[in-house]
Amino acid sequence: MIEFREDQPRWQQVAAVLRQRIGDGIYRPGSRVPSENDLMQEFGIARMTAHKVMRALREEGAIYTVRGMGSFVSQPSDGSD
Amino acid sequence: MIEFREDQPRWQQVAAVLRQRIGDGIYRPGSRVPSENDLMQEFGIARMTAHKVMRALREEGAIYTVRGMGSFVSQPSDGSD
DNA sequence: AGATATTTGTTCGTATGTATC
DNA sequence: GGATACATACGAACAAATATC
Repeated sequence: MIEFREDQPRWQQVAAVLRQRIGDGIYRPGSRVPSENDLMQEFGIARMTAHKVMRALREEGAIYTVRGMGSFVSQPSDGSD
Repeated sequence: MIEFREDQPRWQQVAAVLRQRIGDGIYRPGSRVPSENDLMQEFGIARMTAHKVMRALREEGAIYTVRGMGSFVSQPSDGSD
């Protein structure tokens, strides 16, 4: 369990952790990232907070989401077009 | 987007707008009124402010609320009993 | 076809903290 | 101190999509 700082919202801190894991390749392109339920368990946060985390990552293009399925790491765009 | 006056709280001004719409039949009895999230978007207010709006309308009997569903325009009472 | 479980989407209820007036 | 207003956070409930059995 991580210890949350008080100088930043929890949802931002969790988002930063997931962003790091994606960058490190722990979560690979196309593979599923933890569900909101998983995040609740791992970080001890409420579901709406987990939802906010995923929405942030989705809006910055790091993941995409399919209802009923989960969220997945986006394919990296290499800008070759 | 409406422009808020400074002589009255925002939640009262938004409540007045919704009250007007109900009176005008834009929101009809039994039909759903905008969610708190909708009000956040339309009026550019915080969720707690939107919640305060709905509570005011609920307390005056203009609407009723079901958790997880939303709020609905009350059925008019014609006093025929 | 139906039931069940999982997962995300959305809704309201509530509490706390901060800042401003 | 109180009212207003914002953001954050947790809780609870309903809904829809997906997959499996």
